[in-house]
Amino acid sequence: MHPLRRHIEEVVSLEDGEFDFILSHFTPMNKRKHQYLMEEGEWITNEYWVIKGCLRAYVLDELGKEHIIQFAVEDWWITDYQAFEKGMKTQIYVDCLEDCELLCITKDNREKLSDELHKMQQFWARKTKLGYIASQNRVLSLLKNTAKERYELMCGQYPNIIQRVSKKMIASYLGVSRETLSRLY
Amino acid sequence: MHPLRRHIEEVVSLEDGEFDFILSHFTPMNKRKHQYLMEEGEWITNEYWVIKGCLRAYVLDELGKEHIIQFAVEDWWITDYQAFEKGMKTQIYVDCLEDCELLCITKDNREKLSDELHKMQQFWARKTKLGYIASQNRVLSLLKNTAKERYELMCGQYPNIIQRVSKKMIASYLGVSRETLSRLY
DNA sequence: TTCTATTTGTGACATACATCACTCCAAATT
DNA sequence: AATTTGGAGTGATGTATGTCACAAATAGAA
Repeated sequence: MHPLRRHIEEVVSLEDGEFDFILSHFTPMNKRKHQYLMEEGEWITNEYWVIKGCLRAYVLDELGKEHIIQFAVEDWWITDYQAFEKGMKTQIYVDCLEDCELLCITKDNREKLSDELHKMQQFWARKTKLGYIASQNRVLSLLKNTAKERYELMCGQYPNIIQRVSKKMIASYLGVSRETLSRLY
Repeated sequence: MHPLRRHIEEVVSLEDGEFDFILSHFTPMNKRKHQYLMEEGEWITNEYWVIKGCLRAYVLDELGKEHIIQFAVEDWWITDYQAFEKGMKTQIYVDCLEDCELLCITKDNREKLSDELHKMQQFWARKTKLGYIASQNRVLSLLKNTAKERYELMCGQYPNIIQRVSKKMIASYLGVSRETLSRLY
């Protein structure tokens, strides 16, 4: 079964025809390590689903320091939702940490697909809810846990990401310096 | 116009009959300052909309320290979405910082209403997206800004909350000690 | 009004974490 | 194979912020 179909059917069940219809709204895309999907200042019109590979979304602050908002590995979605939703220029960068196979959907196609197939609206609504909950938990973790606790929670929650990306990236995601993370043990 | 109708019509437009139908799914409720809407360990089946007043959602950590997840004033929604969505016992407390007038909707009624009136599904989907975006921005602010910067951003973003709640609460929301917040200026 | 609890400010001190500088090592690039 | 780049560890030191203690001001309750 197509990995995207498997992924969607974790939320709503599909007929063969429905899935073909869904898939026709996406464009396959391959990117090499270090290539960018988006950069600060661009208009964002695409969302990506990861078939294979690993990416990160980050912002640069005034001092040029990177802060990682999100990683994305197999089965994850990635875009700048703020820019995507509000039709703004993006303030984030998304680049590949490994060679990537992606499925790309435009904002227009996403909206069309939502209207045409109610199940997809349900699917995306569910994804958004879960994303919101996860983000709230991350806020909470930043409020109440030490750097070491946050690292351990992340090891429990995303062991595959821990193994695949550099400590520098993990540190940036956890909101701690590379050196401090290195000294935790 | 009913304040809830005004609120919903910021996203989708409604007929009179539709709004009456929507409103029939809610129960009005009054609470006094210091009363709780939910406490850790309870099953959550309600979501609340604030007609008037001010509330907070917080967690207690192992040391008994409070960490404020969210404030809610007029026109805001509040519940434990994690518990609500996943059918879990809640890990949070929600209490009133002022006397409150609320509209309460049960999970069942919310789902029924979503099914019966597609516009409400759209409405809630939009709210969830915006909540997600706001939460991601809060994560980012915790990652890249100092306590003082976070305080100033909050003053710009939620001036009415700053004026209504104690510095202790603001500190707890910002992830900083009361004393540090007090020393910022 | 009187009493009590809450809020806020502030000094003294402790600590988690950041920053800078340097090194070593492995992986990628030429 | 030689060279460059990036990842990771670690010492020395600085700083933002936390913690504890106390006092003054304010608001609520009796």
